[in-house]
Amino acid sequence: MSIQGLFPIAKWDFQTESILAGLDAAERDLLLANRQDQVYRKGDTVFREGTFPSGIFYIQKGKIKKFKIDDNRREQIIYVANKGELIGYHALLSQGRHPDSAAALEECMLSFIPADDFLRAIQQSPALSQRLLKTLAHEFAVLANSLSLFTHKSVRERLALQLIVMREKYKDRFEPGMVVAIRLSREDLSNLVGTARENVVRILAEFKREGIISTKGSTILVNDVNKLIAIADYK
Amino acid sequence: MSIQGLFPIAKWDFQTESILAGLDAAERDLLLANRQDQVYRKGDTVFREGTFPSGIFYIQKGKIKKFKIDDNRREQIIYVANKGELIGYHALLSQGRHPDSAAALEECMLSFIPADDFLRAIQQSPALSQRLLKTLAHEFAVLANSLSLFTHKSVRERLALQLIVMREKYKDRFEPGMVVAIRLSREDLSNLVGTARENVVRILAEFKREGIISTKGSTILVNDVNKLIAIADYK
DNA sequence: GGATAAAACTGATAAAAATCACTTTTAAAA
DNA sequence: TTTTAAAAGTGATTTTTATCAGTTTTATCC
Repeated sequence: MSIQGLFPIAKWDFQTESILAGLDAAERDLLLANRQDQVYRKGDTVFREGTFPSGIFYIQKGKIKKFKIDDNRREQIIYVANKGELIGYHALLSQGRHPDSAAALEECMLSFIPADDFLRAIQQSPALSQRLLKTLAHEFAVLANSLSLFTHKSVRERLALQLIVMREKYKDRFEPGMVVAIRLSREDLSNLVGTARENVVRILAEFKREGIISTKGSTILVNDVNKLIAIADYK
Repeated sequence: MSIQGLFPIAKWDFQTESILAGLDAAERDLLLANRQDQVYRKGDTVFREGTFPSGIFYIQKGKIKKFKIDDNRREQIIYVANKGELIGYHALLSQGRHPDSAAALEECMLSFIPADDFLRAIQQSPALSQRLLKTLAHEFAVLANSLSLFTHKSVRERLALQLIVMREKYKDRFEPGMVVAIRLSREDLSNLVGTARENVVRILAEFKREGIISTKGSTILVNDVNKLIAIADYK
């Protein structure tokens, strides 16, 4: 999905489509037959990079960050998954370990789907494997895009861009021109932008002075998306 | 495949497996029935980001760079594909446009496979879609890893790392301790590392002084991979 | 083999980002 | 409600990277 439908190309295309949405009732039932619902509190780990998977997770409620931690214990957030998305399937598909870690950004409800059920569903449902192929190809486009952004955009531009993306993820109703509240720690935000926390704080202060955002406690309120778009899109 | 089998984890895992290698003869024939062989000279474009695909390409000979160009015409190389790999399938799978461009790094021989043949082969061969799912999941791991490297490693570290990766791609025989010749312009190398050409040149000069590499014309000869590994892996 | 255009290389300088050393504010617990 | 630990915020400084303005070397075409 493009942000506000204004930008048709991949640059602004950060949303992964829901895999389950494209399946019929029978296929969904096959996949979800033995699911186990689990509550995760803010900060709880879902799975850890380098471990072998025992199944996948369907996000019933909440937001999950997918991230990698380097040798100096610095975290890079790869993607923020939202309600309706599946996570943890890459490891099962590649027959290896989890390539990233996952943790709850807020209180979440996840359905655990055992590995056997998932793999059986792929075998028996061509629709599911088609859907997965489409999703994975799209994920490639999104990540390739991120890579290009990281090397060619400044921290200020990347922060503006991530605020636009997070605004989409944190709005649950659809009202044009609405002020969206982004509840994300400065630490998480800087790990998403790929810079030090201090830089994020400083640039947020600039955005505040420029009337683009305001804050209420540590929550960020986006007042003027168009200015963020202008900053992120600067050539 | 891990570099030299020494590093089992994703950090050193940059090689995409061959998709065709896992298929049986009948499945290969199905896919390659209407292929058209084409020669590409160094620098020739194979496909361009944002265009709709008419098929995919199998690399019979040579190396192809996959890259994105930003608004300021700066290029970021996402991946270097080698002999035996398929390229251009992401757009067909996601039913959209090419997420990146592709061009020949050296004289190449490519087999063009029409879209219909590829899509029909996926429909008819569960082995092919399994294989594709595995490859795409692995590509995700590789790209997620690159993203983390770009944000947390210095230019010097990234250059050392890419020289290790390119050394693997440019060696066609297997002799332990062999000096491998990397024929890659400084421009392409800097677009791979994600920095300015001048920085690459300067750091290459350092590596030369330290006896890690030598040059013959613009070709880079890697004399001491272990020192490169030590630099790239520095914590 | 010499002309010449392109690529490689070098040094100086400017700009951006990271790091350090704090103070202030916020939110959770007692 | 008060305490207090964690998170947010600020300023100064250092380090890294980008940019500019060239010279030298390499490779290709007559």
